[in-house]
Amino acid sequence: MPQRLNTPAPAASAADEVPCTHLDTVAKFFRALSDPTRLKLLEFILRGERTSAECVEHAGISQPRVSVHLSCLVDCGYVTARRDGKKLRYSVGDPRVADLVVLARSLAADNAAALTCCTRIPGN
Amino acid sequence: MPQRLNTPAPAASAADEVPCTHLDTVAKFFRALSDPTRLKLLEFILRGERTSAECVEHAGISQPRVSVHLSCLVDCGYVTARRDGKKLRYSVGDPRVADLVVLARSLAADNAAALTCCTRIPGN
DNA sequence: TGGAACTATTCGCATGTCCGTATAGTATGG
DNA sequence: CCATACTATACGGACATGCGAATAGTTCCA
Repeated sequence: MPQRLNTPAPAASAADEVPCTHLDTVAKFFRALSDPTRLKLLEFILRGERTSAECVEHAGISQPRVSVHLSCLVDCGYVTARRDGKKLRYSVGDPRVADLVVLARSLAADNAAALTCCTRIPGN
Repeated sequence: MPQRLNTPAPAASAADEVPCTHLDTVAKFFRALSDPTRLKLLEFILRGERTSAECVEHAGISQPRVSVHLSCLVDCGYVTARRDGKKLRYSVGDPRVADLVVLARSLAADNAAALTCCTRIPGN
């Protein structure tokens, strides 16, 4: 099982209705977007279905790194992968993902100055 | 200037209408929520205005660490601080913050199983 | 003004995270 | 089935990040 395709979550049936996910899970979810490379890839895929090769070219880093990042995005539920011939094509199925990014961009834009110039903050 | 209060962003007037914030800025914005401690603090403050002492007790870590985390959340625009006598009180002013957290929780809940059980993902 | 309460900074350390290179594993199509 | 194209894993190094403890700095009120 080299790549998690559209697997409907291994054993989530028992916890489907849980409204309050564990803190660490949500934090990990956010962590996926906290890296500029992954965010760049997600926004790229958000604008249309992409092959791995396109992602590699767009990200500007090595193929193995892109592979890891894409697997990460897939596992976190941001994107899905489907096989098309020899290639894998990545896309964003859930519209909430776009909402999340738009919302974050909106908030970040309003605090861009404070965000960019403050040291002592992670990711500086 | 020990603590950034409700300063309306140092020099953002020229870039207010920019719709597309730099990738690194948005990534840094997400990074603020990628740490379980900060996320815990934010959700705590989201449920009502809190003093630093309350945050320290709730987070269960040292006061200096909480101070840094709160400063981080303030700088990122998630929370605002106001002085009340000797204490600082933290609250969430922007309703979009709650929207963001709710949206993330919703998405994370739907992928909780994949998120929690996958190694090789940051924050594991 | 002075002292107490509150908040922020510095330091050293342990761990986490990203990268490229090299390599291994899979799926497809002939 | 085999060769090729594509994708994923392993490894080691460089840097980032979170922590506690100790300390410095502020703010308020007597």
